[in-house]
Amino acid sequence: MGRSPCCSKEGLNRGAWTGHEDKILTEYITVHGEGRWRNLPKRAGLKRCGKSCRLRWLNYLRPDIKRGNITSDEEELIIRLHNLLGNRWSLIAGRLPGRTDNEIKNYWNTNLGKKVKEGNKTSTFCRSTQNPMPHLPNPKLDSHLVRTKATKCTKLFFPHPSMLQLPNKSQEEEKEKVLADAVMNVQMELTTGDQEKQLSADMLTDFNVGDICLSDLLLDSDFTNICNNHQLFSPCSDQTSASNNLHSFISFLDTHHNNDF
DNA sequence: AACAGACTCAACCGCCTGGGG
DNA sequence: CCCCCAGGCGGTTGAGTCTGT
Repeated sequence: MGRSPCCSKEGLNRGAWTGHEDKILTEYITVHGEGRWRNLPKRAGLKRCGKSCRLRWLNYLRPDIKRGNITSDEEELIIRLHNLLGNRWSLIAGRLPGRTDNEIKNYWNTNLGKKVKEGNKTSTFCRSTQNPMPHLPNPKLDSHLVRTKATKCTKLFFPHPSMLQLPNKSQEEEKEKVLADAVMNVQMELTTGDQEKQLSADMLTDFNVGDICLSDLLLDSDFTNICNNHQLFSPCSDQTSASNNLHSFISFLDTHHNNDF
């Protein structure tokens, strides 16, 4: 019945790690490096399960772990990322250097979860005030479906610049429209080729980034070319303005599509 | 000072995924 | 394909600590 345990639990230590065990594990990994967790305890002389060793190292012993309280900046970032990614703690932790997924998960469960719940009641918490944009209806993304798994994407759709030259529209209105279209047309990992065919070739910008996650694309990629090629924001001459634009875009996603990514 | 309840967070559990054979 | 294994992940647990009475 059920899955067999990752290792024999007989004769193994459980519960809190002692300083001695920490020292053995740290020294072993310093010399031999991470990986091969299952065999590590035996080779290092630890009476622990391999998984336990891995967890202890990743969440506590790693030299780059940041100790201390979560700052307000980090807190805001966590909230925004959670808004975009849901309970994808490892992804969120990847954006917070020195923080672990376990730490962020605990912090969320004990602090932010409640805060956000309270905030939602008043509709003011975790909403960008710097980039207020009116809600644009979107049947595809306005559902209340909460994704619990990351969805990979290989393509992100932006309208061709020529589409921007519509008469009788202010620049701001147009910018909103373009942003809305961009969000609406994020092409989630397509399981059938049919949906993909619906897109006209000249309307599709393939970032050629492979199977990176939407979050990675939004947060990591060089946004400069995207901004300049697609006229979504003010022209970028450097990474700083591109970064500002990227944050605007994230704010936009955050504002319009709470929990839908 | 003593107790109970609330809170925190390290550790564990079991499932999922991807790679190799 | 299928199976196995290692590693990774999110949810849950429970011991220790804090706080209020």
